[in-house]
Amino acid sequence: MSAASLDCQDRVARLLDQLTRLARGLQFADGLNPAQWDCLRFISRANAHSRTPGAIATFLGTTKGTASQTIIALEGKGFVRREKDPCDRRICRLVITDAGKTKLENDPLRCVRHAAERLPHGTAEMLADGLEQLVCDLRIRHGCHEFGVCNKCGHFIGSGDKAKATCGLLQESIPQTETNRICVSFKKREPAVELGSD
Amino acid sequence: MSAASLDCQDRVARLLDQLTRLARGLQFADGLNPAQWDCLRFISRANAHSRTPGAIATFLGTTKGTASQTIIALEGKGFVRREKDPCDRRICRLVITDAGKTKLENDPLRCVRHAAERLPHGTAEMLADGLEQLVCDLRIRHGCHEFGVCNKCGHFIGSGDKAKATCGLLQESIPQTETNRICVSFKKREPAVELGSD
DNA sequence: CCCACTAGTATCGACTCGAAACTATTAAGC
DNA sequence: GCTTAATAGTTTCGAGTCGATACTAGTGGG
Repeated sequence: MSAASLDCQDRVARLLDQLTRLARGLQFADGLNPAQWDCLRFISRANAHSRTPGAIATFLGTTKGTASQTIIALEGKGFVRREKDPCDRRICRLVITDAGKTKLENDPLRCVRHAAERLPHGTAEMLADGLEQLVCDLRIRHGCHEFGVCNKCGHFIGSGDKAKATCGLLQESIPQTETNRICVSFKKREPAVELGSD
Repeated sequence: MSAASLDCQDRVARLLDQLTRLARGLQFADGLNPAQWDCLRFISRANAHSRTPGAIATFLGTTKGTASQTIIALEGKGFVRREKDPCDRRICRLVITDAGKTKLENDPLRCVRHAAERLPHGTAEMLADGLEQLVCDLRIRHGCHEFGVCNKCGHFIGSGDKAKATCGLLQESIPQTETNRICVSFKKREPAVELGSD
């Protein structure tokens, strides 16, 4: 409410503005552009169900047409490969090539992580908490979907046997290598309620 | 160093990634795109010396050609006007029109500020401090210039009489309305040193 | 078998992006 | 004063984003 506190909220907004510009600038690197880096990065972190053009469009907040174009560009540069799904031939699975994996090792956004590592002890925690609140607030107010990994998802059915995880939505078992990957169908897990009033 | 602390640095990086995407998405609004909003926003905050195509390119980290194109788009939409400098006819001064001012009142990034205002007491301060360190680190490592306002600039020569501020670089007096505006020629003010060893 | 639905692609026009070539205009050297 | 260099902007190019719209192909229900 005070002038000083108003000032600091302004600082947050302007620093984020700077950071956004900085991060964007960094991503015009190595022959790719920000959209292509975003796409490549997502494919590398997504579960099998989400490594498709449609899922990429949903995650990146764009349209299927745009996503398709970006994929074509990445394919042309040899960083991504298309594979038809044998079960449902409408679906196109995206696979990162070896060249793509090598490329990702030089992800220009890696330096943001390194900068976070150089922050003093405790600062990174506070920063992460503050950012989380900010992101959460913005997401709610702008109706943006939240994405998360399988093993924290409301559809995840885990058993004592770690090797036998299942997705309640797709009715499919989830390989252990996939449980820690991002899914476009992520649903926030409800806190266990005993007395629900529908 | 621990796994937990590694996790939180990862959180910072990913939250910033999300925030960047969110902010970018918000800026495809109202008939403008992110580059155009950035440009309009900068012109409204820059001092007279910096309201030129070249300065915009420097500040936004792009080329003069690209900045020129963005200005043409804004001019076509009636938010910006060009004026030839009478002293140096190479220079083109940019002026925001009334329509441009109205437009800026609905700046989509305003909501980031509002989100910051809704943070609990103290969180915004910590967030701003953490972000500042991060931005500073990234700027140094990537050779990006820092921009600031006249009255905090190393070239600023203020006197007891507030109305008589001067810019040591341009050898020009600075009107009072301009002292709080961004300048592309900003130079970090050296802490007063008495015994300098050159 | 038809029809609705879904996944993805193709095409359009407006625009960004960097790079490079270009036009004015000013300043500096002789 | 005249040439030359530097500066401020613009133009043009090709690749690519972006949303919108129309399209193809495969799936599944009635």
